[in-house]
Amino acid sequence: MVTDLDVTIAERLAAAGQRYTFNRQSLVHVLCDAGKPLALTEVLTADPSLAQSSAYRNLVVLEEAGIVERVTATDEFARYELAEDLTGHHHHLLCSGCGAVDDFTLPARVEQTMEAALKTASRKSGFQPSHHRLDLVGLCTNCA
Amino acid sequence: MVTDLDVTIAERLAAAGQRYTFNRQSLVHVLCDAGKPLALTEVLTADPSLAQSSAYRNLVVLEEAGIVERVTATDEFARYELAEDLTGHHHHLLCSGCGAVDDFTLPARVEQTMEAALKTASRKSGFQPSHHRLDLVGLCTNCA
DNA sequence: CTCAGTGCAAAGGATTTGCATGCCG
DNA sequence: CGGCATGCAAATCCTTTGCACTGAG
Repeated sequence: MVTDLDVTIAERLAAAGQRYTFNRQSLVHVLCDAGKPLALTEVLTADPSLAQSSAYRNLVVLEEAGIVERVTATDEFARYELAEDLTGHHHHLLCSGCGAVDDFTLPARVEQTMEAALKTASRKSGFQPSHHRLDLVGLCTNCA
Repeated sequence: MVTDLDVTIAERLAAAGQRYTFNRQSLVHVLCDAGKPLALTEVLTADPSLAQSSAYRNLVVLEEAGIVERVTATDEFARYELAEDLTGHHHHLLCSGCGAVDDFTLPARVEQTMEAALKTASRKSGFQPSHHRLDLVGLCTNCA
């Protein structure tokens, strides 16, 4: 199935001089269906027809085209999800028990307060902020 | 030199059934002097008498005793710093250029607003929060 | 026909572990 | 003395890369 999302992504890849191949579509669909960041093993389990090395390579391409983002959790695995400008700004629940990651959002008002405070705080140190990363660490329902 | 910090740490290790050996003291002092999270290679550079494998092992011991925390940045290296209850609650500036990490703090009022919002947001999903992790991603003065 | 994409297998690199030795309690 | 700590070297495991092959344009 080809959705609006696929069209947007195809355009973005084209702009980066890349094609939206079948494997890349598979990756995007797996990530889209998951609705949360997935480790590579989870991606491969969701679609066993994908080859490990090609999946890694394509995720790099998709990341460089601004379509997926690599997220770092509490364990050693890199995880991938669709970029925020495709899914909306959100945050992560990190389970310190099993390493699982899930998404959640905050009220816009809180985001604004935080943004303002962050800007003020970073200005002092000469740091040039591009975005923030707010995660909640704890135990998921399985591990609690 | 033995400080109040060392005494606190010695007690905490003893409570965990561990000794505060010379190597562990070296690790703590390196992390304390740095004032920001260090990758293992940086630790070893700061004190070349430390052996790599022992440093890793001791960092695990110190982490389990609640004395150091493992920090995950934008690159692939694990970084270590003294636990927040020894140094105070703070956040991290993550440089997306070179991977460097530095500390910064936010006004207490902002922290409270955020804490409240996070508690509300996580309650919905049955997630059991223990603490939050707020990082600012951008470019450090060297990479800008 | 050309060149990017693919998949297998091998390499790379941070971290972990096995094992013999040394040292504290 | 007994057992944990140490450090060297080898093993692990996620990730990346080399290379030959396939398929799209």
